[in-house]
Amino acid sequence: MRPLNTKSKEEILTIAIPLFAGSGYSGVSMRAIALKVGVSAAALYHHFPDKQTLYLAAMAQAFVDKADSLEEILSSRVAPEKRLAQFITCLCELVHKDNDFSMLIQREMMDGDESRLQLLASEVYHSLFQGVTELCQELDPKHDPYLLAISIIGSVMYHFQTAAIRPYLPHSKEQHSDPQVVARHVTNFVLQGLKTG
Amino acid sequence: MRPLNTKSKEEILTIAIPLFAGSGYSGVSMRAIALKVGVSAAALYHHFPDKQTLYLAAMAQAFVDKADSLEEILSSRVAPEKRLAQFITCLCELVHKDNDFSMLIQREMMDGDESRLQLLASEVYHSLFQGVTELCQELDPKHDPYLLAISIIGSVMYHFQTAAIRPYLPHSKEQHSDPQVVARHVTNFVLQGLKTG
DNA sequence: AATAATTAACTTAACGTTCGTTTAACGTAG
DNA sequence: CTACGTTAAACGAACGTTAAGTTAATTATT
Repeated sequence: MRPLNTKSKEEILTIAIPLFAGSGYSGVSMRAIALKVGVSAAALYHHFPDKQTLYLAAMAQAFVDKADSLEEILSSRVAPEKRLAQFITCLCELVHKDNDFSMLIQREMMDGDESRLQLLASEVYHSLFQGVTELCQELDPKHDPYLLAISIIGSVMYHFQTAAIRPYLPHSKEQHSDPQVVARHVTNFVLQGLKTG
Repeated sequence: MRPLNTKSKEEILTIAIPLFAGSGYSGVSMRAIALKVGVSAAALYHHFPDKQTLYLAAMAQAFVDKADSLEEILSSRVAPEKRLAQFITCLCELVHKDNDFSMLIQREMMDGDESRLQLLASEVYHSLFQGVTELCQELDPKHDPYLLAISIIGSVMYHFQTAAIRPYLPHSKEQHSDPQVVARHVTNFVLQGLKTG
């Protein structure tokens, strides 16, 4: 059925994902993808009708199932404080391990049109966000759950968004790139704020 | 001295900035810039030797003096809690008003090479970050000042980074795009955390 | 079981377009 | 006249994409 040298759609997308994550849609040419895959550029058109379709398929594959471990934590029945700590730790490890994932999310939020934002929302954010807002309401019903959820997620994500510029900032140390160190700090920060217990 | 149709370097950069902010370096062609400016593409090469130089000049102009109002607040002598509230409010208004600014920062942190990250750090982050870390140490010396500063800035920035996807998220309301609403929430969040003091 | 037809996955070559950039010529202000 | 800011035109390279032909595996036919 399939010759040994044949590349499947999934293989192509798996190779395209880090390329798009690193250079964005217009920064990656069909020829560049083909080169990495090890086929001619024309071969890509056997699997995808055009570049946009290939890109959208790559996004769909990059996003699918990524938030599963987070949702599992959010739907567990442990105490809210502990659930929050587990969520933050898991999110830290996810974005630290899979840098492409967070880069793609960032690029999509900047460049995505309406339909692409809807894909991102339904595939990544929606169920995750639902869980976080529910957790927020358990933790402190006085806060606006939307605003609180964004603040919490943002205070995690920004540590990894700024990773590239960290070497040039004052007070930065090597340990600040350790997801466990970040997780411990953010958990503490979110739960206690600056109120010195 | 200067013919009426002549465009100065600054005028070109002022027009190029929102283009680069919206589509990134590889998403904006010299011809697209020239069209918006109202000159031929060749004319741009009278002012800048190549696209990269034009881009770097645009970044330098986009970043210069942006953080001034923030630094002013950070170096004032009001009480730390009040200074934090003013800083957060000012940052919210800055990134809300000048969307190009935060988009460019985001893109530079993702795409910038070493020298561009250094420009970003020295022109935008460094003095600002120094002020925030000092404020953090006044507020709560027990926290790591670097981690705390990133968490605070991130919990502000993420509200505006996620603005495009907000309509597709649960619990979102129109008021969540109001920088004053965000500022009030984040200030409260940072100072009190989730301890329902 | 051997052979013919079909199909999927690929190739090379080329299409027209757009890219960054260069060149040469032109007008205008000092 | 000179210097500056511009223009139209063109350069080669790279872009997304298409067309036609090749190979190898599957299916159908005898």
